[in-house]
Formats: sequence, structure tokens, C-alpha cells
Amino acid sequence: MAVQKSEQSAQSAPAKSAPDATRRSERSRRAIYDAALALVAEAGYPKTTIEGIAARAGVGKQTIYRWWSSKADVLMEAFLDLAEQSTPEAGPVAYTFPDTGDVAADVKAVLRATVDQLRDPRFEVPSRALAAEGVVNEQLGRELVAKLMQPSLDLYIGRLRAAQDAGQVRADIDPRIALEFFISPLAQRWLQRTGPISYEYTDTLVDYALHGLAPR
Amino acid sequence: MAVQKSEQSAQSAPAKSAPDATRRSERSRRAIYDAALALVAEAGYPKTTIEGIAARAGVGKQTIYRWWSSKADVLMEAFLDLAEQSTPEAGPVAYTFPDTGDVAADVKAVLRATVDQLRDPRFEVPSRALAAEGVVNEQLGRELVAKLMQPSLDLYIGRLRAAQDAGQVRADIDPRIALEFFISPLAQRWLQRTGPISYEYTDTLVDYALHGLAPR
Amino acid sequence: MAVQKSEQSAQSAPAKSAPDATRRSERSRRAIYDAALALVAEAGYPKTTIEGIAARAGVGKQTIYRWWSSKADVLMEAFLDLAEQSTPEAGPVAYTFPDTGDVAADVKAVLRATVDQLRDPRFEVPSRALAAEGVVNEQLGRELVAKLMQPSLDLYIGRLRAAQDAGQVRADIDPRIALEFFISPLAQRWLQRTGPISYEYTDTLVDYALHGLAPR
Amino acid sequence: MAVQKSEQSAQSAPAKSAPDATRRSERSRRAIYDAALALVAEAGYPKTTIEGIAARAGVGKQTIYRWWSSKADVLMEAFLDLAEQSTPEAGPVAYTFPDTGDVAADVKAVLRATVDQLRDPRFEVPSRALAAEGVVNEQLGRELVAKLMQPSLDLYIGRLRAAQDAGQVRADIDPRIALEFFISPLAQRWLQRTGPISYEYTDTLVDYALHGLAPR
DNA sequence: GCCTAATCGAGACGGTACGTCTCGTCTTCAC
DNA sequence: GTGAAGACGAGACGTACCGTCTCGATTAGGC
Repeated sequence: MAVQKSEQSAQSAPAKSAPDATRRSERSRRAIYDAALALVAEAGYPKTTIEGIAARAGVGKQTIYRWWSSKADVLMEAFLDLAEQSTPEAGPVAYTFPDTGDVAADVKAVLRATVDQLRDPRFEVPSRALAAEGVVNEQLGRELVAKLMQPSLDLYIGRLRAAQDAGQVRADIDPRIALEFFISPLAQRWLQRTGPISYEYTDTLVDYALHGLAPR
Repeated sequence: MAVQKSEQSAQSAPAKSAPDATRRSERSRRAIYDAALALVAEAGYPKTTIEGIAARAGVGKQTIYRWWSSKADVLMEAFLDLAEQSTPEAGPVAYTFPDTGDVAADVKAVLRATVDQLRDPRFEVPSRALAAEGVVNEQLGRELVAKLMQPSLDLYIGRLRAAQDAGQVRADIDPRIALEFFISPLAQRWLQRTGPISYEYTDTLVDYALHGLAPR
Repeated sequence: MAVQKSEQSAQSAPAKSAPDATRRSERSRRAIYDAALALVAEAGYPKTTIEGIAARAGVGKQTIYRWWSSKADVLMEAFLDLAEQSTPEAGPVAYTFPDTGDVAADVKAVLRATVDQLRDPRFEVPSRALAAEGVVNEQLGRELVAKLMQPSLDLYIGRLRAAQDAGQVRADIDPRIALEFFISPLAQRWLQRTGPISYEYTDTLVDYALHGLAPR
Repeated sequence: MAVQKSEQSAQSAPAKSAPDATRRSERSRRAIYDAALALVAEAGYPKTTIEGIAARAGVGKQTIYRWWSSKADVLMEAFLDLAEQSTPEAGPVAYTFPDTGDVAADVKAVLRATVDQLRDPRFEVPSRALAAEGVVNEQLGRELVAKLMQPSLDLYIGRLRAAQDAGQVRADIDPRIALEFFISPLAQRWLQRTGPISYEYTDTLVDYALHGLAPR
């Protein structure tokens, strides 16, 4: 893909004359994010094109290709940027996890916040687009998990460990598996539209998970 | 896909002169399925093109457009056809669910079969492609759920109901939610590559789900 | 082109199982002529398709391919048929040439009739279409000349020979060349739209041709 | 072809954003001309396709569609370009008309040059193709006449006027009609293959035309 | 505060695939 | 066995985008 002219690249300089990030136009970056998110929301991911983003942002195509490697890449950064702006400091899921001492109540609260977010139409289309791309495109998928999901998962793990210390969760439980009982059913209902998403539903998940399906 | 319900449409809407299915070439249909699955497996979903499928199948493009409305549509039918062939009669997940009286053992067995299937490379790429498309394309997504997943889910529901009758699962549990504890974590690990998939993992899921995370 | 299966064709039967003309449907033939002429007149030659002719005539495509070899072929026969119907018996150009003893007057009269015909919109589009095809397609061109033009040219030759006998045209003139002075300028004006076509114009042609451009 | 007259169109009609001619690739233009002429010569006009021209020229299809509106348009420009190259300065027909004082000799000389050109196989197929298209396509026909024929016709008119001044052609003759006696019979013989084309033939045309068919 | 190199908007370019249209052949029924 | 109907393999149509490649015209940062 890179051209690699003569010996130059063999020495030290990167093959493709890496662009100078210090001179990058902030104006263009912002315009591209906005255009990308707007187009994805309006027309859907497949009908969103780099050419369309460039035109809408009032930007040359090369300015996009200079800084991003693909449509998915642009969109992911735009989405991350949006997420950062939306949760400037706190955000229950993003940065902290409540610990009132009652793990059931705490998890229910966080899941209710997640339900709210999944229902926010501003997030809906780009999130689905990214999730879909991540299913098929391994590299992007791993990036998505690492950047968007892992921080939240770590908070779950932390809270579950605390619950184990407090004796509210069995000590022989692996928190990395346990958290999936809260996250995965919700994720699948959302991704595959296999059922309604509500506070009642997530509350039920927590109760079933903690106390088990079998009679005691 | 074709409309033409009752006589109504024949009068009011000349539409596009729905093709005569009785004259359809079985040879072409088979060749298209084979080509589509092969190309998706070799090059991935986005690089699979209708033109490529037609060329590989030795078929005119119009023959594809005549019978399917999109690449996703072709692939879904091809995949359904493959699934049908693969499970000609039985297949534990597809048509029956074991009932040895021990619900834990039965669910573990079925999940182990699912693990095997998810690891079969023949299914890997087309399944991901379809799942991804279904995330973004609501219509296709619902079709996928209805045709590919629902039959299996119904079997889970049946088995859980039997377990309730036998007193192995609490009577106040909603089986439609309970089954997600088995299915969704596995699905998410596979779709989003958030963790390894093994018999050990699914066995653990069953144990955690049945007995709960909380100490008893 | 022909398929020539097995030895059959090597024996005596024509290679392509020549259709049995006695069973040919007169109804279809007429409908095809009508449809072809109508479509050419409405949409022009290039937009007229065999498929369109068949649909309009209420005829299967094969019925056209069985009896004609190309779009040009259909149209030529249709046009010939039209011409035959239009000049059932007489028709000044088609079958006889006036001989009043005054060659100038006679030729002028015939040319005026030709002017009338060239201006008839019923003939305009199909004639142009055929002429154009004949320019590029040698076989069709020769057929056109032979079937549509030669009869008229022969009449001119006859009339000019009579004029030579009567002393109105020089004996050393080749009538086959002389007639071009009347026909070709008119034809070119019409085909290439290089000038208006009128009685006055054709009258002038005759005068100039007979008496020469040089002063006498 | 491009519209964009004055500022008006820039406001009222965004049209199709006329391409920037200053950035046009000369290399592509030449390659397209060459490919177009070669293909027409090899395969004939109807079998020459834009796709084929693009492939042979090593050019994207859009590069053709960007600058030309149709196959006929490409071919006409290619042909005009060829003609320009062939007659870089002089060329008897194209730019000057001999005037030795003997109009008969001069016209015969020019017609002999025309005969040579009509027989040049390099010109044969594209010329026929364009002429045929011009018969059917009025816009192209008028362009062809204006760009390819009119300059020559004007030279004839000029020479005939001089002959009138010199008393070699009658003063009451309309040169625009008179020239057709030289041009049209030759054109028709060529276009419709109604007879052989030779120096002898064109010489005869000149003699007959100047001295008339009638005895003097 | 100028100079100059990189970034920018713009868009032409060689390509690929799209979804549609028509070709000429082949197959299926009805008559 | 002809004829209407139309599915088929083939391939061109004209369009939309791809990712690369020039073009001036800003537009900074280092001097």
C-alpha cells in the first residue's frame, strides 16, 4: 500500500511521510466528526460514504484519508469524541460505579442508566453501525471492546470483587463471567432486537442472577 | 419478498411482473448458494459482491436480482440452506432438546454442541456477516432471529418449563429471560470476541445461573 | 451461429431446422410490422428493441427471431410492406415514369412527387433509420438499394434513354450518371439536412442539369 | 457541451458542476481518441462500446462520461482530431481551393483528392459510422455538417463565384446548388454504394455538370 | 514579520461494483 | 410444432464511490 521510494524509507523515515499532527486543522476535524455522525444518523452506515462526509464537512477527501484509514475509523473516533463530550466528568457507567453496600441495588442502578443510554436515539444508529462493523472486522472489534467496553467492564469487576469481600457474592465466583449475566442479555436484546428493554427487565436479570434459577 | 398477495395487487399494482417461480432454475439456485458461501468464507462479507457471486456461479447477474433483493438476502438463504442440509433430521439444538431429568446436564450438553458449531470455520464467516448485517438492517435482523434463532430458543423454553414442573427450576422464573443466561453470554463472547469459548466456560455459565451468584 | 446437432445436418436437412413457413401466423407478422413501425416512429431507431416490438405486438420474442435475423431486417420488411400497401398499383415513382415528350417537365413532376414523399412524416423516421443502417451495414445497404431504390432508378434510366432518342438529351451521356444529378442532391439534402427541400429546388436542379452551369 | 454561460447558471442551476477543463488529462484524451478510432475500425460502430474504449485506453469509464455525452460524441471528436492532424496546414479540400483559371480542371482536381480520401481505409469506417449516426441523430448530424462539411462547401462556393466573375459559369446560377452537382453524386455513391468511385467518374460529373445534359 | 513547507479544499484520475436493460437462446405450456 | 411467455447467461449501460494523485491557496512555525 505504501509506496516506499528508493532507500529513504529503509533508513529511518516512515514510509508514507507521516503527516505533521501539530499543523492539523481542528476546524476540519470537528466538521468531519459532525458530518460523519449526522450522515450515519440520517442515512445509516452503509449509505454513509467518505465522499459524502467530505462534501458535508466542506473538506477535501484527502484530509480524511490523511488522518483516518477507513470509514469505520472515522466513525469510531467521532463516536468516542461524542461520548467524551457527553460524559465530561462523571457518568455513572463511564468512570465510577456506585457502592452503597447493596450490590443488587447498585447493579440495578447502573443497568438502568445503561438502558437509558441504549434508548437515546443519538447513540442508537452510530452504536449499531460500529457494533456491526466490529462483528465482522476483527481489528475494529477489538478496538471497540478495548476503548468503549473494557472500562465499564472493569468497573463491574471491581464492584463484584467488593461484593465478594462483603460476603454478598460467593467467593468462588469469577467476576469476569458473573458480570456477563448483567451485560450480555441486555446487549443481545438490544443488538438483535430479541425482546423489549426496560428497567423491569434489568431488575429481573439482577434478581435471577444473584439468587439463581434453582430453588434453594 | 415477492408481493402479489391475493388478486388485489394483480389489479392495482402492475409492480414488476413477479417472476414465475415454477420455472426457476434449480441448477442456478444451487450454484449461487455455493458461490456465495464460498466467497464470503474466502474474502469476507464486504468483499463479496453480487457480480462476483454471479461470475463464480456461472450465472447472469439478473438471475440473482430476479430472485433476491440484496447481497444479505442471498447470503441468508444460502446459509439457511446450508443449515438445513447440515441438520437433515436431528441435530440436538435444531429440533429437539435432551431431557434426561437433569436440567443442568442437559443444558450443558446443548451448549457444548453450540460451542462446537460456533467454532466450525464453515459457519464462522457467514454467521458473523449475517449477524452484523442484522444488527444494522432491522428487517434482516428480525428475519434472522425468527428463522435461525427462535426455533432453538423455543426448545430452551420448553426444557426450562419441564424443569419447573420437575422442581429443578423455581416456578416464578420466566423461562424467556432465564434462557438468556445461557445463550447471551456465549453469543456476546463470540460476536464481540470478549473472551474464549470453551466447554469449561459454558459449564460454568450453567452452574452460576442455576445456583446464583449470592451465597445461600 | 447455427447449432448443427449430430449428423442430421450433414445429411440433407438445413442446419437450423428451417421453420415451416406454411404454418406461419399471418396475424403475428402483421402485428410485428405495425409494432416495429410504430416504435421506430415514436422512439427512434436506436431505442426500438426487439423486446419492445415483441411486447407491443403481443408476440413472443422467439417468433421474431424465428423469422428475422435482426432489428434492421424486421424494419426493412415492415417498411417494404408499408411501401407496397401505399402504392398498391400505380405510384408515379414506383412503377411508371411519365413521358409527355418533355423530359424536363416529366422529371420535375417525378421529383415533386419524391419531395412529397420525403416530407411525409410516416416515412421520415423509418426511412432515415434504414438509410443510416444501410450506410454502416453493407449487406442491408445493398438490399435497400436493390429493393427500394433500383426500381426507381431504372425508370429514370428508361426515361433518359427515351429523351436521348428524342434528341432532348445528348447521346453521349451515360444515363446512369445523369440521373444522379436529379436524385443525389435531393437525397443528400434530405439525409444530411444541408438545405431546404422544395418544388422550387428540384425544378432548379432539373434546369441546371439539363442546360449546364457554363454559359452557352 | 458544458453550460455555465455567464453567472446566471451558477446561481439558478447547480446543474452537474461542470468539470474543470484546465485540469483535464491530455494523456487520457489522446488515448481515448486512439482507442475509439481503433475499435471502430476493427469492430465497427455498433460493436464499439464506451466500456471497450475505456478499457483499451486504460482509462476509467467516468473519464469518458465526464467529457463526452455519448459514443457518437467521442467518435466525432476523435475523428475531427484525426482530420486536423492529417491536414496540418494545407490539404487541398480542407483549407484552400486551387484557382488556375480553369474551373473545370480545378474542380476535377479537388474531386480526385476527395476520391482518394474516401478510399482511405483509415477514414472509411469512422466516417460511415458518423455519417450514419448523423442521419438519425439530428443534433449530431448538424454538428457534422457544420464542422466537417461546411468549410469545404464554402470553398466550392468561393471557387464557383470566381468562375462566375471570370465568365466560366453563368451568372444566374446559385453556387450553393451548383456545388451539389459535384458533391452529392459522389457522396451518395459512397454512402449507399450505388456505384464505383473513380477519377473517371468524377471527371465525368464535372463535364456533364458544366455543359449540361441537353444538346447545345 | 517574513519565508517556506505542509495542510487544506477541490476534484480529475484509474478502477470496481452497482442495479438496470437488452440481447439472443432455451424451455415450458396451451392450442 | 407453432406461438406466447419468460427464465436464462451474457454483457453494456450510466452512476456512485473508492483511494490516489495533482493542483493552487491558505496558514502556520521556525527563522
